[in-house]
Amino acid sequence: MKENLTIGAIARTSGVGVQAVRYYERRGLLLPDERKESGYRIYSREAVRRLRFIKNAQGLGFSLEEIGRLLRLSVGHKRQCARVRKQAQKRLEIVREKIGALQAIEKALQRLIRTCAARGTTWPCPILEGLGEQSR
Amino acid sequence: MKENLTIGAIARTSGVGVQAVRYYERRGLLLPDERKESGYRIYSREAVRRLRFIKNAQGLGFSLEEIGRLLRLSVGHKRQCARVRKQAQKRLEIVREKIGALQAIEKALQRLIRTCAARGTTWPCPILEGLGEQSR
DNA sequence: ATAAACTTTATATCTAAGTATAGAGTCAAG
DNA sequence: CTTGACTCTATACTTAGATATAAAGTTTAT
Repeated sequence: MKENLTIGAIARTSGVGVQAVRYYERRGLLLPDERKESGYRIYSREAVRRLRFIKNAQGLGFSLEEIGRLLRLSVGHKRQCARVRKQAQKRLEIVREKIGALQAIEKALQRLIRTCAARGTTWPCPILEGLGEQSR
Repeated sequence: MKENLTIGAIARTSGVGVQAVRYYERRGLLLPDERKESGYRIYSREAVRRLRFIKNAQGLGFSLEEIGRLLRLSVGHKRQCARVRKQAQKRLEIVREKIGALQAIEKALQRLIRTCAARGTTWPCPILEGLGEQSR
């Protein structure tokens, strides 16, 4: 039983849209293994793994651009682990920065809401007033 | 000395682009107080405050859509503090969710990097392997 | 054999928050 | 009075990651 993984098949098993798979191909991330005479794309199970790689990496916040770089690092006969780790570390730093920024926002919102609650439902609304302030 | 705040003036003092100010106007967030016969927009200092409001709220993660809603809540003679607080609380929850999601990503990246470091610069690269796994 | 389901390419559209450009008019200084 | 800086409108373009649509061809099931 020769496997005939069409684009619809790998899309379904990976939970992405058919259009998205073609889009990844245009971005150079996922080439079909073969084309039938009809032009239909045929994929191997390795391609499914690759597609999963793309989705997992996306889930970790990697952009398709970065994912492309990771995939290109992985194809040479010499797998360049150090560079991959560097990428992952860079991504980790960015994630940590984002967390920090969001925590600052969290604090600012908490402060606004606390002020509002302390005053009760009065006028003028301290949230709106506070947001109109000159920021330092 | 009558103030003639042109679009360039309020843009400069608020640190936004002239185009952006016009864009906010199209979005219904910031109308000029007046138009000269020439069609030039003229703003009051109140408009500068409003523009600061927009930028501050953006800094807290509010979208222009949400900011528009906040501004509309603030214009009625009866300022609806409760609704504003509700919006801010909703925003706070979203921020907290984002923080949680990013912390999960942080952990996953840390794990990948740890595995990689433990193995040294070997083959196959555990980060790339890990990213190709079926996720649960 | 035919209908349903699938695939092909190419092109357009979406979101968000703007930025860029063109062509024309206006304002202030020297 | 001219130059340069500014403004006007309208339209197009940007990023990122897709999704939607059209018009045509293919495969599979009955």
